[in-house]
This record gives sequence, structure tokens and C-alpha cells, in this order.
Amino acid sequence: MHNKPPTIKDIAQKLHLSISTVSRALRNAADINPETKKNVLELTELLNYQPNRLALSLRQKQTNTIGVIVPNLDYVLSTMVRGIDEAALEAGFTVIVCQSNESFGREVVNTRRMLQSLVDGYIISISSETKSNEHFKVIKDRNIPFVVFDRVIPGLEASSVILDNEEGGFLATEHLIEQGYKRIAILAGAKTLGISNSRLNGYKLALKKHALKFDPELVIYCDFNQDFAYFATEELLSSKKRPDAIFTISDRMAIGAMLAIKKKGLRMPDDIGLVGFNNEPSLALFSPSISSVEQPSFEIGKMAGKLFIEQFLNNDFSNSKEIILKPKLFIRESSLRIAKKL
Amino acid sequence: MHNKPPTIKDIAQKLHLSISTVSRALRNAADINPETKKNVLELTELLNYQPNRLALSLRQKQTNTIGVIVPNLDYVLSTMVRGIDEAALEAGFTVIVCQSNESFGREVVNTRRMLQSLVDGYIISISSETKSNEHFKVIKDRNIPFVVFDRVIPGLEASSVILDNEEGGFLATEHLIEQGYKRIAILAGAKTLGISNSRLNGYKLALKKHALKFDPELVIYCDFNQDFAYFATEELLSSKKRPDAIFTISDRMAIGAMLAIKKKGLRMPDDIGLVGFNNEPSLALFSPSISSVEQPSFEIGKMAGKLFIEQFLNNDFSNSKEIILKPKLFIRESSLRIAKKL
DNA sequence: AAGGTTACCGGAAACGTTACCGGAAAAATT
DNA sequence: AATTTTTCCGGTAACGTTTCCGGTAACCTT
Repeated sequence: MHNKPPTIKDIAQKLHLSISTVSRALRNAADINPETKKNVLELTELLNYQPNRLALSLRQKQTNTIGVIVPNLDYVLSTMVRGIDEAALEAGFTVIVCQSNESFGREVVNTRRMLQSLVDGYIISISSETKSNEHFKVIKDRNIPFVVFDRVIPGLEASSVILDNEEGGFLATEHLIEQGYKRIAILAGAKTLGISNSRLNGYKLALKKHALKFDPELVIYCDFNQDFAYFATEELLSSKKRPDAIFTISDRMAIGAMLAIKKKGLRMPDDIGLVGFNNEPSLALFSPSISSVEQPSFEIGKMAGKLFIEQFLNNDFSNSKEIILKPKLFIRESSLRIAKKL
Repeated sequence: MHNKPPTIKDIAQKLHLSISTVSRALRNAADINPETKKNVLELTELLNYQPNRLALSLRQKQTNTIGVIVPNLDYVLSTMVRGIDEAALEAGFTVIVCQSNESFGREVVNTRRMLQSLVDGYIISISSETKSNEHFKVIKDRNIPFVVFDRVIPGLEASSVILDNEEGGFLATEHLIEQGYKRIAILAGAKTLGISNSRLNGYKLALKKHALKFDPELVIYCDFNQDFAYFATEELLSSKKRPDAIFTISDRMAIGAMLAIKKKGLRMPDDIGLVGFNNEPSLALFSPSISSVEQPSFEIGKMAGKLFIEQFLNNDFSNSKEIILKPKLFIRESSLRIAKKL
């Protein structure tokens, strides 16, 4: 009952040609009679012939597919993936996306599965759980091209496209300092992640520049989710020397912090300042609207895609490039105590 | 330079076996010496052998992959896709996702591309632009299984998993009526889409039940995005007989409406009531928090996945099933004028 | 008119895998 | 000891495509 899809062979038989001739007719053919070419094309159109990519990829040892592995598909990452998608589309590539759900195990499984000749290479942002990089070493040893973005893989040389996270941390913190906040806490994310540490570094640099003392008690490592940030903030606010500002390294955490602040009856920006990270669109709609550090997500994704394709086409992924893009601070009500010329 | 991935042939040579024996050893083998099986498995482990899925799929004419085509990856749809993903994973299937970006052209391209023996079937939610269903007829004629979800394809019989959209529209509207609102406008989305019309129908039913007159001027067809809703609301509010409540069939549109209402200086819920659709998490955080109709997105996705797999495994997609799930109304500040025992 | 060139086409191998079939050796049965 | 059964393995075709190579006929060239 299954209407089998037509193959090149069916077309050859119907036209009393050999399959090689049909194949030639379908590609940018040399050595082909325009007349027969026309006949072939007409028939393929009629039968709605679609070449079998499996056979094609198997034969040419190329899939024209990029495997993208991301920890989740939140606002930032899905925007980045759209960027990758666009770069891929322009180059005639397809993208398949796998979420690791921040789980090391699923990341390994996804990586292995894609190794089964399904992709020509990888574009990766690692999960927060990932400490080992053995599963990536395998693909590196096989000389399969890959590019990392957003979150890099520690201890593994590879081309990368990332945000200047230190700068982001610095911008947010310096802004809070300039607004007169003195005790600035930071919800710093996972201790294992490079982005956490870089943003924390930027925070420290800003403190140093403005001669504020660094207090380890104001650094809270925590999960990236909203609930965790809520409880962490509650705790911070009920300590004897409570902070007068909070910088969270993600917006979800900023929302959690905001809820805790409101519950406590404190006002922003007067009693306490708040700055998030990523600049998700809804931040502007809260009251107070929340300041945040924006990263050029789409561009990061697109750069990663282009970098991958460039390396793939040149077959050159020996010397790795590092591309670093700049963040931008969006100041809103949650942290603006002093009117300021922008 | 490229370290070629090991094949079944390499393993056979190293162990002085035939490829058929190795193949048997790697599957749930009958007819195989436990000893040689052990040897094979050890070597595959050592070489980190991964079967070539292209060859496998080509041979078995099965890819164990489901093609999912969605108009976008907003909150609702990405949750649904997670549901599909889970059902697929449980059954040993992989999912590849394509966004049509609400564009008819890209939907056609994606459908055709996946036809190239890349997927065993489809799970589809159509774009708002789509009027023709020719591209889906092709896959139906080929007897390729597909399930539609969220938005169905008009004029094409297929198994489907959808929300009871009429009920959703009814719930929202009746709630507004019970809160004493008299002139209820509806931002109804795209006229071509079934979900729009169903929700509008529910709206009409609620009016009828409560003996309110239906006024076509209060029905605004529009794009699903926030900006469009903003302008539509502005216009509504400046008309001579302005509505005292607005029901939007998506949350993005509700946010647009809220911004317009605030700009106009009107208060919610006193001057005007507002109910959205989808119950995105951030709605609870706005002030006022926004009421919304929730759909069980994850379940819808998971049901769609399960339905697909069931039909695929039984090789039976002739008689189509229709699964309809129920929505739930979340009442918040934006529409709660009268204290109410819930 | 004989040789060379061109235009076009078909045959066959290969990509990595599975599945069927047949065969040899070992084991079990008589 | 002869026969049957079992156990295990190898050969080969096939999936749909590209690509290389060779071949035939028609066309030039002199």
C-alpha cells in the first residue's frame, strides 16, 4: 500500500536510460544531451522526485548538516540558534539541535549519537554539569570540525565565539557603584562555568577600580533558575549587613531576586538596586523595569555558524580562532537612582 | 589527516571475521558464538565504534526519526516540542525540528526537504500563512504517517491532538462577563487559522449564554505579535464606544494590549479587564498580573508523539483519531474586580 | 577515405549496513 | 560408525546515489 518514492532507477527505466545518465541530468551536468536532460527533468517534476539524502550522504561522506548541542533553549540560546540557522541556510547547510537539559549524561549521549555519520561537525555550548571533556576529545581526535560558543569547554582547544563576560560583569557593577550603591551582592551561577567566573571577575575589577572592598560573603554561587535565586536573595536580605544592590548573572535569577525583594517590602531602586544579565524582552515590562546586560545573541550564533562553515570548507580547523563580542548595558528603573545623561 | 571512523569492515578484518559475523555480533544476535561476540564487543568498545546510521537507514528504509514542523518556537510550541521529544525518546526515536517562521514558503521547503528519506513521518503545526495543503497531500499520498497538533490542517484528514479552543474562548469570556464587563473586545488572530475561529466561537457562545449582543466591531483580526496588538488596542480604546474588557488569544498580544492600556492611563481591572491565552510564566509577574487561559502544552506534545509512534508501529494511519485536551483559566489581577470564592 | 576528435551514454564499483541462504564443522542421535 | 541435527560462520545481494572508465556513433579534419 505504501507508495514508494520514485528513485533515479525508476526514472531511468521509464525513459529507457541508464541511471548514470539520469544522475548526470540531475546534477550540473557535463556530457549530457540537452534534449535528454529536458526529458529527465520533466519526468522528475511529474513524479515529484526527491533525491535520497541518505544514499547521497553515504556516497559522498558528507551530510551538509551541523549538529548543535545546547544546554537548553532559553531566550538567549534560542536566539543564538536562530543565528546559527541563518548562517547555515546561507551556506546550504541544515542544522539539527539537541538539548542536553544541563545534564552531562544527555550531552554525552547526544554527542555520540550525532557521531553516527549524522553530522559533518558540531557547534557546542556545554551544560553546567559538564566537567569532563572526554566525549569531545573523541570528536577532536577524529578531526571532526567543531566550534564552541557561549560557554567554552575548559581544557580543549577549539575555535570559539563568546561574549566578553568580564566586560559584562564590569559594566553592571560599575553602573551600580556609580549609582551610589556600596554593598553589592552577586548571584554568580555555577562555580564550574567559565561564564560565571568571568562575570564575577568583571565584578571584582569594578570594585577594585572604585576602591571598594571585595567581600566573599556577597558572592552566592547557585543554580541558574528563578526559585534558587529567590531563596538566595531572601537569605541575603535577612542577613545583618544586608546588601544594597544585587547583580545577577541571568535574568531568570533577577526575576527571582525581584520577587524576594518585593516580598520583603523593599523598594527598587531606592532601598536596593538590581541588574540582570541577557536583557530578555519582558524585563522592560515589569515594574520596576529591570536593568540588564545585553549580549548580541543572534550575532554570536551567526558568527559561530560562519566560523564553522569557513573552517569546514577550508578543511582547516587546526589553528583555532577566538571571537569575542561586546555586551551592552541597558539601564532601567531597578537601578537608576541618579538621573543621568546617557 | 582525517581519522576515519571505524566501520564494521575494519573490525572484521582485525578479528579475521566476516562482516556478516560482526554485524550479527552487534545486533541481538542469533547464531553467534558467545566467545566471538565478546571479542567483537570488546573491540568495538576499544575503537569507539559507532554504527553508520546513514547506511543503516538506507538499508532498512527506516530512519527512526520524526520530522517536526512548527511555525515558531515560542513558549507554548517549545513546550509542546519538549513533550514530543520525551515521547520520541521513550520509543527510541529522534526528533528533528524545523521552524517555518510562519512562512508558507519555508513550510513547503521544510516539508520537501524532510521527504528526502530523512524522516519516517511528520508531526506538524501549520503556519498562519498556510492556505493550500498541496505539500501535505504529497506526503499523505505516499502513505507517510503524520500527526497534526496545536493547529490543524484544514481540508486534510489526519490524526490530531489539539486544545479545546472553543472551551478556552468560552472560559475567558464568561469569566469577564461574570466580572461585570459588558463590552468585551477580542483580538482574534489570523482569520485563516482554525484556532482563531474556535476561540472566537467560544467567545460568541459565552456572549449568547449570558444574553449579550455580539458586536462585529469588537472583533479585531490581526497578527499574533505584540506590536500589532498594541496598535489594535490603541485604536479600540480611542473609539467612541470603547470596550471595557479585552480578550486576546495569545499572551504576546495581551502584553501589547496592556502597554496600550497603560499608555492611555486606564487602570486594570477597574477601567478595563484583560485576559490572555497560553499562560506564559512571566504573566504572573507583571503588575497587574495578567489572567490567562492555560493549555496543557507538554501533554499535547507528548500525546502527539505517542499517537504518532503508535500509528507508525501498527502501520495504521488510515482511520484518524482526534484527541482534544481541556484548557484551564488562571484568574489574576488584570480581570478580577469582584472577590470570588474559587 | 582514413584517422582523430567530440558528444553522449552505459557499466560497474563503492559508500556501510543488514538479511537471506548455504555450507562446514561439531555435536548429538541412532 | 553412520546419520541427523545443531552451531556457527561466510558469501552475496540490496538500499539509492555518484563517479570513474570505457565504448559507440557521429562529426571534423586533411
